[in-house]
Amino acid sequence: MAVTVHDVAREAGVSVGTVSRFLNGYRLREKNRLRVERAIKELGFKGNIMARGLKRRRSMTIALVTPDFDIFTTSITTAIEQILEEENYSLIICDYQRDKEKLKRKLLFLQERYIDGIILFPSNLAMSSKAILQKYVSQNVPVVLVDHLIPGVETDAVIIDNVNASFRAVEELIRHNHTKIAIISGRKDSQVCQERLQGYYDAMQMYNLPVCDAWTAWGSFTQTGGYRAVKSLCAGADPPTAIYTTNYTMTIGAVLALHELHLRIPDDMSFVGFDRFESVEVIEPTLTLIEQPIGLIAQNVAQLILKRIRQEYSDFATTIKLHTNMVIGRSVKRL
Amino acid sequence: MAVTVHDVAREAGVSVGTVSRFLNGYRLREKNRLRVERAIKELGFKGNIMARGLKRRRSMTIALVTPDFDIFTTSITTAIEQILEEENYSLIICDYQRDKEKLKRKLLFLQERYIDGIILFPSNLAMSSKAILQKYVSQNVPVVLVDHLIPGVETDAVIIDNVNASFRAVEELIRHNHTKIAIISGRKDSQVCQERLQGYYDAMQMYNLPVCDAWTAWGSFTQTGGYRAVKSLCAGADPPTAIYTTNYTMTIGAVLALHELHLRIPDDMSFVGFDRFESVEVIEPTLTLIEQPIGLIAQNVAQLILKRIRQEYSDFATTIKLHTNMVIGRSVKRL
DNA sequence: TTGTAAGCGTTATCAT
DNA sequence: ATGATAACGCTTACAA
Repeated sequence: MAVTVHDVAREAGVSVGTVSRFLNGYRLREKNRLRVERAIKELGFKGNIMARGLKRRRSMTIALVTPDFDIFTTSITTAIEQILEEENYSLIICDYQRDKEKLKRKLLFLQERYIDGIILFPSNLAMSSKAILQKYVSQNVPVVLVDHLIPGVETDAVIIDNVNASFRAVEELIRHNHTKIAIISGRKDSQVCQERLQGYYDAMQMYNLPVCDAWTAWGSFTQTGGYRAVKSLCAGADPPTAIYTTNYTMTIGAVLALHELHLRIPDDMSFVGFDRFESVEVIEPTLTLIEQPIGLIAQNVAQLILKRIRQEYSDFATTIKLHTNMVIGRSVKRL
Repeated sequence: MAVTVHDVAREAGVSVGTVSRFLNGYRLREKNRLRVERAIKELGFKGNIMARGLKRRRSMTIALVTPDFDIFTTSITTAIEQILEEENYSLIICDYQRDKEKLKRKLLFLQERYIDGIILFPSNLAMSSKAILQKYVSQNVPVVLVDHLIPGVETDAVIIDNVNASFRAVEELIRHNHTKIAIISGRKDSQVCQERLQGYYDAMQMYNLPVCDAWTAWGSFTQTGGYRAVKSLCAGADPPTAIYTTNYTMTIGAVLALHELHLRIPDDMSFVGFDRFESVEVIEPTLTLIEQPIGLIAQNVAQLILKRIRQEYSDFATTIKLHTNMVIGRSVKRL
């Protein structure tokens, strides 16, 4: 069987209380400290997290709930995992596969697991899980939302300034004298999309440019979607001179489509992309794009939830809105 | 505070033992069963997984340890998570970021968490963690390896018939009269790569075709790597007429590079890719490719580890080798 | 500073 | 089939 505090106590010639106090960072008499340390090493004592959790009401486990594991959510997830591991927390993952019911089921499932906190990528589907989320909050289980808010749920969140990001992307095109600018948006029902679209509208309006319905394409955030959107944009009667895509996979899809159409970036089509992952670097010419601060998002999420768990915060819900970078490449041509 | 078995017992007018037995599927007298069921529902009893785990020595948690979360490992991971959730298991993730030391650290970290089982994508870096893995096995913590074996570690594994997969891919090209066939391999130190390379050699030899060193390129399994490999292959003195890439990201990178070089598939270059994820479908013409059975891998891994945890198996380690599919597209030209 | 002992919420043993 | 009770391994008053 596994080594327990009792074994350590016996070996070190002290009581279990002393061992436990040592483990929890209290000061022992020098002599005892050394004996306990030696006994722990000698016996290979590991501790039993379940016994500990039972007593302290802490499972040292945080759940991350997401509609999918695409490159964006996955990057954030792994970055969070690295940080949490340093603090001795484990990360349980739950993919609700963009399914409202599954989300609800997963959140209920987690209730039985005495999770110390929940990190949730809500997408637009979380509305119907408001009740259970509020239950978590009222039971003092911290919930941190990522990338997306849930109207009416007062809890911490880390989001991106999407409107501003889009505004700058489009402004960059406008500054290069583009007027016929198309946007490839994601899903109509997504808040993030609406915001990115809003930034586009804002920029167009600010510069008194007409917005043509035909220049708003929907790519459902997928590579295929981005690909198809470009094909249909370019097949239109009055094709745009510039395309702005609003997430990573659509960016790749769009580039593939432009390649196939033998439209060169930026000579035949100017282009601003979204998200900067390793894979985008390969594209020639280097793309001008909006870069989301993945590392910062992860850091803020991790810190926020750890602080909440450790009750180092006021009761007020905090929303952290992070700014994006614009990376200038060679994909925008001056007209 | 949370509702306990004691509360339920009191409410139902039975003893805690009866409640516990009910929870564990033993038969009660009809009348008691109904009362317990009613009390559970009424009080909203959830159970405390830590107390249960402490007593039963089961955490209902499985760890998945992987060198990265690329689309391949992520797809398998999420598929496994779906299956495990149905059996009430949670999945803890550990990304060791292709770092030998981190792998060791993570495995040690997990020791303190009373994980019920470990799913490990070993890559070539797990050799140095042999000792700790063997410790897990000897402590009856099931370990299931995925995609890759570890010489000298006797434990269950689910792998792919890589040699055969490559053989068929290359044979497909040979049957279309290609003789100058290049392979874009991953990392020299990877077992999976060696096997995929072996299949290529086998096919070339079987058909008495010369293997030219210049036609073996290394793309380190990345998109950038695949991209660069194509560029250098095509810049050579005697460029190949066909390229076979050995994983997904390199496939995408290679296609991008071919696009840039204005080499058309299959007219200017025949092409066989690897892995079939949503995103590949967008490429025109549809690629002939090797498809790994992601769902099957996940199912086998999940079943294997659950059976081990439930001790429904003999003591012999099982290695399940799965076959790939070849999906025929329009990317191979008959010469 | 340390030892003792009472829990934490279960399950499992042993009577009944 | 059920009830009483002793674990499981830890933390934490409370005393000393």
